[in-house]
Amino acid sequence: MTGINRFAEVERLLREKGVRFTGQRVVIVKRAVAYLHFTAEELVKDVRNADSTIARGTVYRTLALLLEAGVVEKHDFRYGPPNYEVTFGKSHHDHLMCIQCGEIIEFQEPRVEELQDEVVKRFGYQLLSHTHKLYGLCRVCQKKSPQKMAAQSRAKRPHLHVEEIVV
Amino acid sequence: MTGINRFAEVERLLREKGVRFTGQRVVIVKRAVAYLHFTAEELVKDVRNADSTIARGTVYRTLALLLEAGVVEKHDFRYGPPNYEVTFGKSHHDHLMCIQCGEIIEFQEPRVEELQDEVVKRFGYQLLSHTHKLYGLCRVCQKKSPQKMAAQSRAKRPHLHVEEIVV
DNA sequence: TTCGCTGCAAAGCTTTTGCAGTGGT
DNA sequence: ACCACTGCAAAAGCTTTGCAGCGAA
Repeated sequence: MTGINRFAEVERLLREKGVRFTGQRVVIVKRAVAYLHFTAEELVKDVRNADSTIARGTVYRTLALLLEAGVVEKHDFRYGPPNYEVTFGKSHHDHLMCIQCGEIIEFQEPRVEELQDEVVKRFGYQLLSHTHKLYGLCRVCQKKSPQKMAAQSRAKRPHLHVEEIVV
Repeated sequence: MTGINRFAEVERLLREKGVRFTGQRVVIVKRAVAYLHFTAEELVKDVRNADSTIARGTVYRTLALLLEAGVVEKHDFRYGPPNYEVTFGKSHHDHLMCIQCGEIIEFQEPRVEELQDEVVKRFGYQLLSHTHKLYGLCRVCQKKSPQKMAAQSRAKRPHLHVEEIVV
């Protein structure tokens, strides 16, 4: 699904919910759907870069709205602040992250889901949701020397994963 | 493993690392190993309850030390602040959490671990660690009425899971 | 016209840190 | 006697919120 189509569908979904589609929300949602994964502050920066009059609080409030509407999901990867992902229109998947370069890969493994069901049954639970995150080194980062890796791990957060920017 | 034994072993491990074993650290480690799962602020409160002269910063610094030494692990459950667990001397396990009462169950499922290995191989990754968290309702909370659940979910954090308090 | 939404700015919550002094080894 | 560690308190980082005014429907 492209960023443009996704925006249109999210807009429709929100309007159906009776949410007002303000100018600020147009900008915020458009920027959000352009990313695969982003943090709240990254979105704030990006949005304010597009329109500096939009307040930080508005971005956070819109993010909460999208979360509530099931358009985005919040992920706590082990490194750095929480990550958001536009999951609307995407099928379920879990994540594999390179702890060096920050690359995030989405994977599906139905056999794990089956085993989960078995586990919760074992304890009499009713399963509502789950997270399954694998951390490791991607092909490229495995080849880096330990020194280089130490230097890089001291550096700031991994790069973003942008699909396309549509504003 | 009892809290007492665990404390002794953690002390030995830290001394081997050349870390100074101050009076504050004795208190902090003893309180920490008495818990199954705890948040940083819960530990602060508990520690300062035992000795009100110990500063908040010292607790956080000791927690970082224990994390570094591999004595505790940090878990980001989806609800509330990060959770710490003393995993030293315990075999690997993942977690199942009741989102109503906060009960945390540790489970092991080797077949999932096997599938993980398969997944990372698929993408050419080297697996370093993982988290697998299941969220749902425990037997007790499944029986509660939706109204009751709504009321409870508005309330504060789940209760703690204390094994024993040894100070 | 209504009232949901926004900007602003302050506060809240958790965690980190600089510094001068203390205490383990 | 060293210097790692501590208390204190301020700051930092992220997120939320109260309020008065604005603007989408």
